[in-house]
Amino acid sequence: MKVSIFDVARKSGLSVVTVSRVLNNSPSVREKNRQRVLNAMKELDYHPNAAARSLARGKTRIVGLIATTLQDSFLDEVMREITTALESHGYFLALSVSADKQDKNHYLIQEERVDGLILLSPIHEAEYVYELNKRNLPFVLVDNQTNIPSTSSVIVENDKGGYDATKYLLELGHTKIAHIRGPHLFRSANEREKGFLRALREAGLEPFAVEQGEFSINEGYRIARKWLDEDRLPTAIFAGDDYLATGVINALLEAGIRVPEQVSVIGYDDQFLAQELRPLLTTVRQPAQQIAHHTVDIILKLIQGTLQDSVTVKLRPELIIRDSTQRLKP
Amino acid sequence: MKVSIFDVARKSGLSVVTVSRVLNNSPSVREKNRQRVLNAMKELDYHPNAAARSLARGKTRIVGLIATTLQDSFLDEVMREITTALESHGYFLALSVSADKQDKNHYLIQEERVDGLILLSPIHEAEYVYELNKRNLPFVLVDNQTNIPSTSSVIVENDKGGYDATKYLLELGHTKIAHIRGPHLFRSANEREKGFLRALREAGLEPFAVEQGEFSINEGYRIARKWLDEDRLPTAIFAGDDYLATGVINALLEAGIRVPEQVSVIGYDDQFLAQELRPLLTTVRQPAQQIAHHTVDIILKLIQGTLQDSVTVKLRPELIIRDSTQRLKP
DNA sequence: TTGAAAGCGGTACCAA
DNA sequence: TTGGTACCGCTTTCAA
Repeated sequence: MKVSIFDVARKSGLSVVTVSRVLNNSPSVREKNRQRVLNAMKELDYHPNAAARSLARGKTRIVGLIATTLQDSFLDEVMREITTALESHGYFLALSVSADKQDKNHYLIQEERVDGLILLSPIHEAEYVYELNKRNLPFVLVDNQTNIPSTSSVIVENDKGGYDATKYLLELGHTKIAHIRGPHLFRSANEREKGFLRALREAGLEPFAVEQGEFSINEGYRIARKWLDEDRLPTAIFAGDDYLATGVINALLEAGIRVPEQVSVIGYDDQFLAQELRPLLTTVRQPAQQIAHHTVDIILKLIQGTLQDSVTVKLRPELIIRDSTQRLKP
Repeated sequence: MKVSIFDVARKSGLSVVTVSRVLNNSPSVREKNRQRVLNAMKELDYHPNAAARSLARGKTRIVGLIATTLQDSFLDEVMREITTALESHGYFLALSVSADKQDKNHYLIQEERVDGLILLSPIHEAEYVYELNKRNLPFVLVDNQTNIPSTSSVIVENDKGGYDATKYLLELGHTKIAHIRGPHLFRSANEREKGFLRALREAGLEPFAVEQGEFSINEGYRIARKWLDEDRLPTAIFAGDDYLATGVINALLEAGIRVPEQVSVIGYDDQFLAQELRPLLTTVRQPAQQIAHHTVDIILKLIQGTLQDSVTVKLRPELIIRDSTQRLKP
């Protein structure tokens, strides 16, 4: 039933070593013999055994990716790009979407199942970092919360995103601008707020308000509702992410306030919702492709030992202007 | 650097066989020796090598799950439940979210990396089925499109969902009810429509309209916009999924039509949006937990050879009543 | 209850 | 360019 490299060797009249060479595209195989082997493989419907290869090589050629969710267009896109990039280098992605299990005993880490690990938007990365260093397992943090010394990471300049978004609202003539920031737990939330404040400061303005809430539609709704109840609205709102922005708009429209005519709203992340719900959302987009590209580059170098020091790549977000913002009417 | 089972054997003064037994919880190890081994493992920070175990056992203890997307609360939930259920049986989930690559050469299938495979909401499952049968690899289809003979699957009674949703609208007094169905490619779309039509027929009514569109907010928006432009609205709409429903509501509200006061809308799937965007959406929920439970049950039995014939499990959806529907005002 | 030895299916070093 | 052979780390007989 099972066909191994020995069967191929016998069938082709060559040795297992030669078959192995063909398998690994070694150049030192006479073309004629290569064909003989290839034919034998086809006839026998031979498929190499991953476990055996891993054991013999001491490498799995698998890179793990741990995320807490993929219910997020941004993370989903990053993940897909990473998958593609890795495959083009002969590696595979072992994806793990484990809820909150910030498990130091994650199965990908255990039992040497992967050659390296990517932590995508981790929450408590410090706990992992300790274990990974101890295990001597190469890893890269992507969109992480904390700066950890001598650890490679790929991040996006969130303060720039916050700054650009706010700057844009200012250019539209707004002066009563509010911000809804995400939880303090997230570096991104802190940095976006920082960018927001900086832009206002440069314009000599005070924020209309800075509220805080989880990254969710419900929270955005709640906060906008609060403003509505107080009968005290800004003319523009920079929301910490698209879900908050969506909740805000939902509450405003429900209350009969027109967006963007009466209030402009900017989100962050360019989730799929931003391009589907009306009014289409002005937002800040993170460069998923570039993130994936740099991440794979780093992890492979780390695995191959080509990279000595740790690297941190910072990428810039991009403002995407759609229909939820407009010039302030005098 | 690397510590193997031999090191543990030496350190504990016992043989590798005994260490292996401890590793596999074999009962035939004197408790005292078990402790000796356990201590040695701890002191050496020993971790068994997955590749070696797989090779020796001829099994990987890994089950693969192939999905085309997890950007869907329903699929996401199913995936998480499956992960948990498998782990409780000592198996791990290898997750692959590969876009459209309906790859018969999927890396999980190649090289005997998994003991079994779960295809979650596959589109062109037939192509996989052939290859998997040929490879003699156990697999289960979940929420699949096509009935394939002697193939195990877990599905939800979509016609019942469509029937229940429509029945509910009828009970609310509606008679001008429209349906927006998903693409013909999806069995779920066809079945939901069937349920819709059956309920109407029983009530002696004709559908107000049946439109078709992709499962997306934009399509729902487009179709509702069309009705608005024709100035011809139903009093109730059963949308093929929550995204379509969201698009419909978005268009109606934008046009100043109140939901549910003027038009009732029902969705399908109970996506996270259904519980966040106002009006909160009345929808039909699929039993993710049960799906996961049965799926894992089947795949494990298949792997263990306990299951002879193929099984098909059919589960029932549940109507969730929220704020987007209301009794027709006379 | 314990252990010696033979694989599991490949890769890699060294000779030829 | 080719092949013999010794592993890779663990499990599984089979005896003791």
